[in-house]
Amino acid sequence: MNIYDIAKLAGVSIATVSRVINGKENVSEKTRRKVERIIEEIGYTPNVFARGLGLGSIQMVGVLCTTVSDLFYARAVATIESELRTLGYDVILCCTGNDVSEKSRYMQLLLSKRVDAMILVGSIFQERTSNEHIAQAATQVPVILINGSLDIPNTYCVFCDEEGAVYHLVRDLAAVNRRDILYIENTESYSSLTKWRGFTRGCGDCNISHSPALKLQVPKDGDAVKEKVLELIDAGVKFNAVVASEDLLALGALKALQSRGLRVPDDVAVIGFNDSILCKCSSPELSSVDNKVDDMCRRAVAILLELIQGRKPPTRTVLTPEFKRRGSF
Amino acid sequence: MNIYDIAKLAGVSIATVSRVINGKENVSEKTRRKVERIIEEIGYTPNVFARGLGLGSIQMVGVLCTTVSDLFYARAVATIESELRTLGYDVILCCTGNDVSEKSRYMQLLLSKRVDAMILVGSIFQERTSNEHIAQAATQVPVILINGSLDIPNTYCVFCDEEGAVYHLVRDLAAVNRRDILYIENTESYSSLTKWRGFTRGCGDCNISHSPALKLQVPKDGDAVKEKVLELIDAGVKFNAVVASEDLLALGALKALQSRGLRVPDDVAVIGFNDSILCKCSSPELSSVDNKVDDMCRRAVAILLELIQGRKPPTRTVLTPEFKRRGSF
DNA sequence: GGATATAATGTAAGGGCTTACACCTCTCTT
DNA sequence: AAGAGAGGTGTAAGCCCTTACATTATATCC
Repeated sequence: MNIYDIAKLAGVSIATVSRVINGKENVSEKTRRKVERIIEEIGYTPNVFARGLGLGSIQMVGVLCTTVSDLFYARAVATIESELRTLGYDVILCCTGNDVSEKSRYMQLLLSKRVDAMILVGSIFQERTSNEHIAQAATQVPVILINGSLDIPNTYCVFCDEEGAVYHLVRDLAAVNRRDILYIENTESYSSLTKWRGFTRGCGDCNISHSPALKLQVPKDGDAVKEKVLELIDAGVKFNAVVASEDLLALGALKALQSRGLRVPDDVAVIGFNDSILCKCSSPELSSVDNKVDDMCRRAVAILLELIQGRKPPTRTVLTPEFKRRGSF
Repeated sequence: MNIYDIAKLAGVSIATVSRVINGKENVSEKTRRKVERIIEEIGYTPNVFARGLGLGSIQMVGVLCTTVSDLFYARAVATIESELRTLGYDVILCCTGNDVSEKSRYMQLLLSKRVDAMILVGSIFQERTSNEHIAQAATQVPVILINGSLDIPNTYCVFCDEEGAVYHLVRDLAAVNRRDILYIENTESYSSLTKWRGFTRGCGDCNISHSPALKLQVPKDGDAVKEKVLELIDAGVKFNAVVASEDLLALGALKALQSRGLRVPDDVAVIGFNDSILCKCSSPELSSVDNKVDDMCRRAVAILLELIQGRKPPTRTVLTPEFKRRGSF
């Protein structure tokens, strides 16, 4: 069942049918209705391939992230999907996992599917070795990176000033004399770098000489963190604040502290990152830095829209994170 | 840059280039290598549309769910994506939200994109009013429903015996004299029905006359649940166990209990559903029913594979859930 | 009423691939 | 040495649309 069949049944030419389908001008009301009725009756759906061939676009955007089973990415993908949907775009989801080498393969795949754009979510994409693949992809379609920064032509990035957020966190902690800060970061996340930079800068400005013993690098696993923090406590390492690069890690630390009878926030303040739903699961609830996932995603899609409309959106968009004060600090 | 360009550069015909691209027989090793080198050099990617036009398939599967920002769906989508990826399929993600009427629109959309199959995640899809749309879609491509059951031709479903799980939960609780069970369910979830059936059956078999006051229907929101449970406690309603249709709800109840000085599990046992990462966030950690998301998804994709290979997989696959005992019961 | 502007419709040329079929070039057989 | 068979390659039709351009119908004006 193709456009010729419809044309024949309606007694018009395929051009007219095509016009009706695409809501173009220059079709009489009468003809339009007739064609529409027949399409409805037959249950005809235009073939995307033929359409794509003609138009060169299939109204799809590739969204890459490491995994949607992570809260942060899940929320990002959800927002992106819904925003793109309103623009009439479908989302092709690509979860690359942590394997850097896979990324280029996925991008190639998306390119071959002729997506209209690619949205990369997560700092993993700013990691060096994949830059050339991104650059190559960017020559063909717009590439937008969320939560990371990149300096490649035809590439746009939207991120949040995490460095500043952590910097201020340190200052705020120091201001109330919490100067022994345990810093916990996720070994698998490249965005930890930015945060760490903010941390050391904060320490510098506050004359805190941060001991290497107070930097913990762990995989993203609540139990693993708990273990490590317990070890630390039991080894007699003292600290009165914890800053973690992700809520899950902060939560692990919180549990470790509580299981050793330390009070949060009285004895130790605990601060997480991402302002995820996990924050509300503990008691006290977890204070966390809201890095504005939804805003970032909306901005990203807005940029996409501007590009589609042929305008020139800014290459970098920096958002300001917001500290969400709850019970743990 | 198309197949003709490659053909010209390689000094062969387009048919040969096509053969090389598709790994067909009857190409001399020498020619193959030459063409491959040129493709590599140029960075040529075949146009999917043209290809799809010829083949009728684009190696994509539509995945529908309400939202990936929900832990359960996120995990499901993650697993489906990765499984499909290994089969060489891309995932088009469609998040319908809770709006039932939207579902048919999305399915139509997917159909028009010529997906090779559709995977529906969540019991919302077994809701009556959309049955006809599913039936219509199923005439064109295989439809697989995860975590729900459906009786429509060309439709396959994979779900978990939630009714049985809740039934056994009630029996287990009754066996240790926890007979005053607060049942909390999500108003937005259709799968609550199945669970409730298990619950009442369990009550019946254990001679528990369950008071309507002990059934709470709430939206999916930890704070809202907490409020409701607090009201209940403050109103003097007594119970020594809580069964919730989702972990998040159980967690809300747990917090309410603890904030009123009730001990978990000593005074009140709390049991959640889905065995999500939330279970490990509270203390005590939340006991929960693992409804085997990953297994369901893997099965679903396996069914898809069988269908592709022209075999006849079973129409219904029922998995057995597993109670994950932690600190709250 | 006839010229002219405008709206409605049709024709045909792509767009880039797959593949059936035709063709050519060997090698091997007898 | 001629014929058969196989392997390698090319030609061209077909997949189903979109759209520039050509054509025809209708409306408008003096």
